[in-house]
Amino acid sequence: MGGGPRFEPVRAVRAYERVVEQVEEAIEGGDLTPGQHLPSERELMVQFSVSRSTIREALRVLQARGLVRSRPGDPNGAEVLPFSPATLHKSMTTLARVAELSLAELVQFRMVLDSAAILLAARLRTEEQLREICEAVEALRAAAEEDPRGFGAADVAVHDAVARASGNKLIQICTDVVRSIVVKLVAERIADDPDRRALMRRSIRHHEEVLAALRAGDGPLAARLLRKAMYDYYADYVDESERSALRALLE
Amino acid sequence: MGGGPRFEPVRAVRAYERVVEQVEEAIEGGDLTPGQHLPSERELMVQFSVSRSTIREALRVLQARGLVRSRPGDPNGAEVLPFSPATLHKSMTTLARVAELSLAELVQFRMVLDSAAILLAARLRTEEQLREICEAVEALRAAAEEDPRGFGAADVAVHDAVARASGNKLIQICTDVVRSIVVKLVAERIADDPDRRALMRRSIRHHEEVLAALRAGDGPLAARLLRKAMYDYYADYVDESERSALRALLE
DNA sequence: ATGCATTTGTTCGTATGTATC
DNA sequence: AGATACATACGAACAAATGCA
Repeated sequence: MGGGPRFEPVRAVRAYERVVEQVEEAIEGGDLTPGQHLPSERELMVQFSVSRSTIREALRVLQARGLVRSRPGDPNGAEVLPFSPATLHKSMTTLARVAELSLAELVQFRMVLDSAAILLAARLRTEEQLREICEAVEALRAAAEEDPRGFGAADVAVHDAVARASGNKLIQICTDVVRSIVVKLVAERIADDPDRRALMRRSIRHHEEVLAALRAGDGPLAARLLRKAMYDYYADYVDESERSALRALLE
Repeated sequence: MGGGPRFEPVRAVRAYERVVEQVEEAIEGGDLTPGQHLPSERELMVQFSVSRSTIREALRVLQARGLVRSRPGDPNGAEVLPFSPATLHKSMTTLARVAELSLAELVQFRMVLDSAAILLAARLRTEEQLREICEAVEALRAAAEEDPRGFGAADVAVHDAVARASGNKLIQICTDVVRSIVVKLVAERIADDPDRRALMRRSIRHHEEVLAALRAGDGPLAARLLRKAMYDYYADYVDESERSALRALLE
């Protein structure tokens, strides 16, 4: 074994990828901030000394990753976008389809993340955040009586307020992404439920119980109640064989 | 307000996007399964009646989403890939950078997901899975004594075995993604630690305690021990101001 | 409000290196 | 080893869209 230089295997890297890498580094490194614009495609092909097709392929990839957006005719060039969980949402949605995630797995994930959020909220919330949550629950109650169509949106608002109060952006984003996937999956079935008003009433009661525990500062209780509420809400739509996995979180 | 037709706002949709959509539907709908190949670019430009560049931009987007891969000269055309969490990993990594996720938030997320995984594993594991976990812990112990460089990989193997035993693919994937991000963030700092062997010994002890609780079927205890262990492992690398958020999970 | 110059979206043609039969 | 078909990359061109004077 000679002590010569250790060569690493090289992979052929496409021209457009090197363009993507450089732009990506500039954005993640803060040299390009949201709202700023990249040079025009023709300018970029000079700077990178590649053809326009290569530049365009690179821009498509950057766009698919949610980092930039280009509009036809814009003399300013592609715009650097502020972060949005859109690509995370997209990849998790395809994950749900392609990896064949069951509804049970998604609901279970929600039970884990949302109960963690409320546990943290119970312990770390500010007064301001508590007020926001209370108002959201109040709006939920109003929606149930006056505007049943807005019930879903009001419910989202409650959970989002709780997630924000958890103080963890990653939890907030992931709860949001998974919730929207779950909601989409069961939307029709819930809309078809003949006893929708009863479902809403029970949901309101559950929210109020959880809120009471949250105000009392009893995080574990709030988390347990939330998991139970979520189980009751979704159990009917989950295959019997998978319900036991959900019940494993109810202790 | 006339009751006329409700028009929806239209957005100009690019040609390459329509190509992407159709291919995406074919894959998610199961018409194209992993291992199969798309027609060649020249064939695709006939089928979609668009130019070569448009096809190529569409393929770049599909590649960025991890759905296909194309190699130069491949007579079979682009290959449809089996699902991999690579794109989820990518988007979460950029999320961590661009959304400025702190190490504390990432570690907190791990504490939530990994403790949920072990709670579920304690209740739903099969004998086979328990054996795999035990073997992984055994390998960890061996690595600590014989091959310290392999300690990290052995640790990953333990956590992955637990995540698999949870029975939830989404939990498994997300723990994997977030773990690799966290590990990358603290890798240098841990490698520089003068007392690495002591860290490993403590880690081993923690793993054994958690494993004991797991064998005893005490999920909540195992979860609590795991959170504590993870806190002890990472607390030093987290800003003092954010440690309280982590402690909120220790009850 | 109207052109005008510039940019993107898209097309077509061509050259080159590569993988498979 | 050669032929064939392929992906990669380049360059020129036109239409539609945009921003600005």
